[in-house]
Amino acid sequence: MHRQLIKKMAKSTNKTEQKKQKVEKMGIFFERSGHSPMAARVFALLLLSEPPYRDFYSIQEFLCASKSAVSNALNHLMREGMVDYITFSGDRKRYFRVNPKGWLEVMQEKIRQAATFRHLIEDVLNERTDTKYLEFNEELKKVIGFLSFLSKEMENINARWEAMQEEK
Amino acid sequence: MHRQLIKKMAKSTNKTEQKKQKVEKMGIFFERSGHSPMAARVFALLLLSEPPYRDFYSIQEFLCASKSAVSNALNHLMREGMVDYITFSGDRKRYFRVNPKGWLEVMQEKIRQAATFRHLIEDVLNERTDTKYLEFNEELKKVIGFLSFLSKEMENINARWEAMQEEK
DNA sequence: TTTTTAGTTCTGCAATAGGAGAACTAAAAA
DNA sequence: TTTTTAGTTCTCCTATTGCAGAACTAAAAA
Repeated sequence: MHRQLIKKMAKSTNKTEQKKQKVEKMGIFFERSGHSPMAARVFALLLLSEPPYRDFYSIQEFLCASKSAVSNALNHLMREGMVDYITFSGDRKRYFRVNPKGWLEVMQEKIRQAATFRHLIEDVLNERTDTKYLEFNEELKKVIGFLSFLSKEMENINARWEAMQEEK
Repeated sequence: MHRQLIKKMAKSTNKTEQKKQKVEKMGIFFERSGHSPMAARVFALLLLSEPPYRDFYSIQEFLCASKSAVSNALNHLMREGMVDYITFSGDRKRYFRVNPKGWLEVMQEKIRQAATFRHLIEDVLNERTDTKYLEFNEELKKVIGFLSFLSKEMENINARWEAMQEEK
């Protein structure tokens, strides 16, 4: 397997080699948001591709990966909404690409998700009604307060953003 | 090992048993934010404890876990800032507790972290200057725009929140 | 109808993460 | 000084995750 890699590397042009390094580096960045190494690399590759879409085999070849790994990675990214695909008439292939809007929504959703800790803390407070340690409860209430605020802000953040763009 | 568990469960009172179930349920919730099962359970337990702090052995016993697992979980949570401990004079034990302020900061930091995708996308755009697919670049610029906005909002969100609390 | 294409799904292995238990350490107590 | 306490660190094992390769499938092409 190492030898295979060497072999393929030898075939790569210098330019592709540079791109591979960028993909790997950027891939590691995406891994930190919880994606598998392969999903992270696929996403990075699509971001850096010209044209900004690629067919299945081209992804597989570029990343020196198995079909199953690529298939699972793409399906994972599509389920999340970060990737989708386009087709061309007379061509049965799918051309996968980053869906920037979907990606943004995924990020927004994660922030909204954070705000749902509020409900968990509310449950905690319900369990702590008889406490002798009121200060702890008060601190938790502050956290709830902040998360409610965040929640409200996130609700209309798109509206506010668009408003700000127009007044510019 | 299963038998051990049964044995300990038999010893538990009905009330503790209920609490254990709550801790497990809440623990699974915390696992979703990337913590190990044990760290997630420790955090949940501390949230539900009366008093809201516990010594090492009490945590270990409640969770039927090994010392190493508890030690690693606590240190992990303390490094993140979600947990700290207090001490009492004439008592060498540490009493571990949730640090609500630290927890809030961790959540805020995660949101700020999301906004740093902006820099990554800027790098992508620098690689894509010669593209024939300007629309894709434009969409990426929109994502950057939003993340910059988010970034700015997060910078002063604490100030805004406090302001809002006072005017109430 | 048979063959090819564009993937998907299944099976099994390899890497990684998480936790148990024991050995260890530093400070306090006896 | 020796012993106990309150954890930490190390070694090993187990569970989970991620991926390769092969078998499979559905639709298109020949």
